[in-house]
Amino acid sequence: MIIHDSSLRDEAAVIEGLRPFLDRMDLNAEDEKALIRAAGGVRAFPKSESLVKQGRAIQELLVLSKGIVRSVRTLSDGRQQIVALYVPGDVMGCVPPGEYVSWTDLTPLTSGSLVPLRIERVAELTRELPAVMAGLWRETTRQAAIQQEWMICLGRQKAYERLAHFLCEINLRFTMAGLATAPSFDFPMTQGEMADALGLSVVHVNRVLQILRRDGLVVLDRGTLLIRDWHSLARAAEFNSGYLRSVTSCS
Amino acid sequence: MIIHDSSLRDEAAVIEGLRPFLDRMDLNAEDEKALIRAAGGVRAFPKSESLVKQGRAIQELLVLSKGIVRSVRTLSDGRQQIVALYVPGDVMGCVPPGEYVSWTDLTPLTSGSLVPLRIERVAELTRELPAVMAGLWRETTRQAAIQQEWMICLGRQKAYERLAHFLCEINLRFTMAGLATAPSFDFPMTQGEMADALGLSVVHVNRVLQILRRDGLVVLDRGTLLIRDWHSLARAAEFNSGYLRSVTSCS
DNA sequence: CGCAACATTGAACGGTATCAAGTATGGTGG
DNA sequence: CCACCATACTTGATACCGTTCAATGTTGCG
Repeated sequence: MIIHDSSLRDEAAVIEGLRPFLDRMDLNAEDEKALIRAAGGVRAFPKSESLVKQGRAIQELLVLSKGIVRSVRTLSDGRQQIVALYVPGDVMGCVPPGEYVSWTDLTPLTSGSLVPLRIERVAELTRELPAVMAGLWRETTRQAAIQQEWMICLGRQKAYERLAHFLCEINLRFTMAGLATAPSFDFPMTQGEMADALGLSVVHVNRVLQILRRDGLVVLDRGTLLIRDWHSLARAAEFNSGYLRSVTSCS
Repeated sequence: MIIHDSSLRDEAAVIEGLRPFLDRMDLNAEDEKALIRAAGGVRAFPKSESLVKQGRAIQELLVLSKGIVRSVRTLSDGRQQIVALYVPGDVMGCVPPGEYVSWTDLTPLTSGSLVPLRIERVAELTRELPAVMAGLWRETTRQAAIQQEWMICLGRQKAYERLAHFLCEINLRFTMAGLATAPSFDFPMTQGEMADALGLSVVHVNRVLQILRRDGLVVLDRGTLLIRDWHSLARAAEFNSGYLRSVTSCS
């Protein structure tokens, strides 16, 4: 009885944890159930410990269900570059089943929880259910599109534009993930972490943030981000949200 | 008779054009044939005209069979960032069938040829042949891994390291594509184009190339690249080739 | 309360950009 | 075959964006 109860609870938690991810996958009820069965429970993680280490083989697909996680590469002299930010619903490092090694660390920005999908189970599913494979492939593509936008940002935009762009993207992605419902919302990233995402120094991030505030575009204060003038922000960043729309949600 | 002959020649050309791509896809003979049937012939292109324009919907998957192509984003004030380089065997902008818009231009660095796969035919194939979808998904992943490496380069490496890293990657990818068989090989990129890939100015690329030469690492002269000291080059770039290995070729 | 992490500020430095020539190089038409 | 032109490469001078170093202020938390 107790076992039965607990497994029921577990199932419900898994479904709840996977919800934003499943919505994005756009599956029929049956495929969705199969995917849920592949889940290995809900795993909570603290802010302090890294989920995957640079150089490790990937054994499972990690679906983020709560919290915010970064994917970061550390160079030999300590320089760091954040190459991705994950919000609930994202698959952290979405790759096809096979022999993969992660070339980045996966470290939380906040505590949270995730739902692991064992790679062998995913392999079965993708072999048998085309819709599941298609969904995961789209997810890979979505993240690649975001990366591409970051590349342009890092390569050719100035600090001011970069920060503006970054905050635009954060605002939209947080909104889509249900983390931001008003122009003002919780944003748990330090200036140092932003610096590592934007390829800037902490000091400069601080200064540019002040200029953005002085210009009346955004206010970032003690973990709360307030978008004062979305339009100007997007213009400054030359931000076009198209790349964030997934295939399914467009059309 | 003539029609028959010409269609035969065509088929052979398509197969030849797709060869490096097919090898990477790792399919059985039957799936391979199906994929070949989805091809819409071989299309030659000159150096001058862009293959896909920024903002255009994607109607076909373009498999590069000869030449070198860049994927580039142009900002409103003319700044450009190259976000990808394609060599023969690469699918240029590998996305799952669906409503996609390209956010970059696809422009050749050299004349060449490609084999288009109509998106509806690809949709059928991927629905019916899991191995085809898996192969394409892996291709997307491969390119995303390369992009990620470029991001780190752009965000946290100095000009010297960036160029070193870029040349390392070029050397390996050209070798894998059969474009480089010796330490010295044809490299048809101007310093201006490299600048756009690396997020630097032409002038600075020029200077850093001279320093690389003075240090005895590489010589780039009139379209010929000579790797003099691979080991030092890779060390300077903190280059780890792992990200270029596809799943299948590793193991 | 006191510590640790984060944010802010100033000064000086440095890597890269920009501007402005000038020099190959290669292709083209006469 | 040469004059010409366009493109790419090279070089120097100068300016600026962003870094680094160093110090101080602030906040939250055990």
